[in-house]
Amino acid sequence: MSRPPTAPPTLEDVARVAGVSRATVSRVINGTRNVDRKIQEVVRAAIAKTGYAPNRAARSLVTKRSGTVALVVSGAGDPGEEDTFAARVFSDPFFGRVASGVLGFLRTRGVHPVLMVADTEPAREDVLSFLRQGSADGALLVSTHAEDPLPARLVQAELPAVLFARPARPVPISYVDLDHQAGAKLAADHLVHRGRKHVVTITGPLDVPASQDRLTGFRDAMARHGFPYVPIAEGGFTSASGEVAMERLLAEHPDLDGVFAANDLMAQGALLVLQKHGRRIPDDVALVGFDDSSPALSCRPRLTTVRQPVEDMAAGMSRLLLDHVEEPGLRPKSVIFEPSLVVRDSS
Amino acid sequence: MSRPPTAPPTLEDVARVAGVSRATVSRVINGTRNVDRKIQEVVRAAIAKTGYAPNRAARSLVTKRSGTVALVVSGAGDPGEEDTFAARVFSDPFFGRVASGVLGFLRTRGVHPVLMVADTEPAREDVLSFLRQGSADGALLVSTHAEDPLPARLVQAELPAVLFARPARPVPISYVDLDHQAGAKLAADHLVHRGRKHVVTITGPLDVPASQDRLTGFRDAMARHGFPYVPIAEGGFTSASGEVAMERLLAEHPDLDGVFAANDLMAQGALLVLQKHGRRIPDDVALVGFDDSSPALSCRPRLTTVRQPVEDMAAGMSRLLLDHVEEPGLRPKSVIFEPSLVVRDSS
DNA sequence: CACGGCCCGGAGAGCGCTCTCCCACGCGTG
DNA sequence: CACGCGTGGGAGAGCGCTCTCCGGGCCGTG
Repeated sequence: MSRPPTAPPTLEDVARVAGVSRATVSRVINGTRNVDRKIQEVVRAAIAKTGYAPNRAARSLVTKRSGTVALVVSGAGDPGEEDTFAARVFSDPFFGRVASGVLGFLRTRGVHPVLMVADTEPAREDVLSFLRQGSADGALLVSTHAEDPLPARLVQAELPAVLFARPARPVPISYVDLDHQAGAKLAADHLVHRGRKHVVTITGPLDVPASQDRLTGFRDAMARHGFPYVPIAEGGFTSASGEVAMERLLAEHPDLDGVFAANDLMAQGALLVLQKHGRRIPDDVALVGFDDSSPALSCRPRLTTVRQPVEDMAAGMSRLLLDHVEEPGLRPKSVIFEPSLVVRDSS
Repeated sequence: MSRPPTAPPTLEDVARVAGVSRATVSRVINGTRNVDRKIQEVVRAAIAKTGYAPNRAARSLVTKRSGTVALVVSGAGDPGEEDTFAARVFSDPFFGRVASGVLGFLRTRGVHPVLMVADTEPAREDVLSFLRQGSADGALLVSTHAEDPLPARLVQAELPAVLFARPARPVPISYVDLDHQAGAKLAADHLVHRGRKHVVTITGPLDVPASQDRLTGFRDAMARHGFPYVPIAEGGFTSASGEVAMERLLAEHPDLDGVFAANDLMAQGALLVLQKHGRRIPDDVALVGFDDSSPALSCRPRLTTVRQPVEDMAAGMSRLLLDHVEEPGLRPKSVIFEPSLVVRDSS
């Protein structure tokens, strides 16, 4: 009567319809305690009749849980170009796989991810205050550059957070990662096995741990095969940077017959350059990428590549975060995933 | 004293430190009413000193606003393959551009998007109850298939929602869209202008309005140029479907010299097939795509394509939604964006 | 038959905010 | 000097939940 008919039903309304107390309805909904069979049914009927949906704000106010986590993509915004960073990262199929893995796991736990970008200082502040406000219970952080200050600040604020990939500088924080060295070894073994004698590699940005690991893993494996020297060119994980790197390597080492690119996007760029120079793939030059992302399939020939189980890793990251949310004192953990080689047509 | 030191500071704490009432602190934070200069400063100092961050749950409980919206990707989950849909859509660069545009606009308004996938009935229920619970103030809906029941249900539940693209069956709901016919006309004019006489087109799924519009726009424009008949093959907006379609068209019309593909992914597939058959692009066959997404640039030759201002459209969609959130009674509106032709090397 | 324990429902406090209402004060006006 | 009015701060209700505490009924045991 005092409540306008447009207002959504509350627990109180359901209780009145069911003829029980608010507490009982709450217990039925949350399964907190035993409730008599019959009363349960009456309550459920009342819920259905009223079309009741529990108010999340009210619930989190008392439980101190929001049921959401922040999915943060952090990186350096090119100063002056406002939205470039977000555009770049979201169109990277790699991020899509992360999102998909995160969502796949969280949905089984009734938790929802809030998308955030932390490319500028205000944006980082926004992430921090979002968490401090209790709008999200924790953060999943996908960082794209080495000097990201966010992990340290999250730790300092004692906010639950998990990283995708080991931080560049040591921070006591949980993360999931790939055994990059093992992945690079897979690529090296494969190229040698294919009889390649003049192998080069295009690395990722060398301030990123993953790039370093892939490089050292590759070099070590090649050395073990009797190739102590592997020419390198540093790229930036983009297709264009792969092209530049390939051009340079080709100029300096015209007799190369094998290329390991530290991701598929760069491999794709390298492929274009090699073909432009008349090299046949895989006959003249064998090419191996890394990630097994969609460019690997849309290339011709399709790319042999080191598969990173990104979806599984993202799911693992999510699980780790929820553990931390549930048990605040938990020590940082890391989970390392194993790569595998997907042999296609480029090698 | 009764409050453990780990608990975050509340308005009450700030008020005590500042020596004013809770109401005054609230007024300073929200700028609701005039507050004496000096008191404002005292309050701000107290906020800084305590490290106070307003609790969102408490605030939304009374304001009935969550400050978040749902960014929903809806489509048909292939039954049996649980996570395939999410994986597919998130690795589509198109979605990345949408996300980027949405985020770019929302961040200026202090609103955060929650990522949701509605590919199954339980998932759709989840979206609906998420909104009914007040966890999000409205929904941004990117629908990938024609028979999506979600728009109608959102309207029925009187929940604020805006679609990306006109719904397949008429529903009184706001949306942003592209003038697809104009875009297709751009492509047709261009191909004719390049002197092509035997032009074919690869369409998108024909139950989707966008595909229909691109097809009719293309046909109309070609007819106006004196080509009443344009052979077509229906694709599914994927690279692989573009390959299949191109193979068929090539078999049926070996003399074709121009192709309009209804998106870049299919154009990319078509390109591969054309090259496999020894056709030179653009000399033998001119190829035009649609979207101007990243595949358009990673192809060789790079694709001439109809540019869709996806980021702007996504921003417009977000603005429309916030309008609806602020003014519940608002009538559905639509905003149509203009495409442009980006001429590159494939035509 | 008395009593302790268990099971299950109700009452009510309180989570951290916003916002309405009230009141004190200072000023201008008749 | 009485009064009205505007300005700005305080008190307190209440948003919709959860959860602790209490109490009544029913059992088993000595």
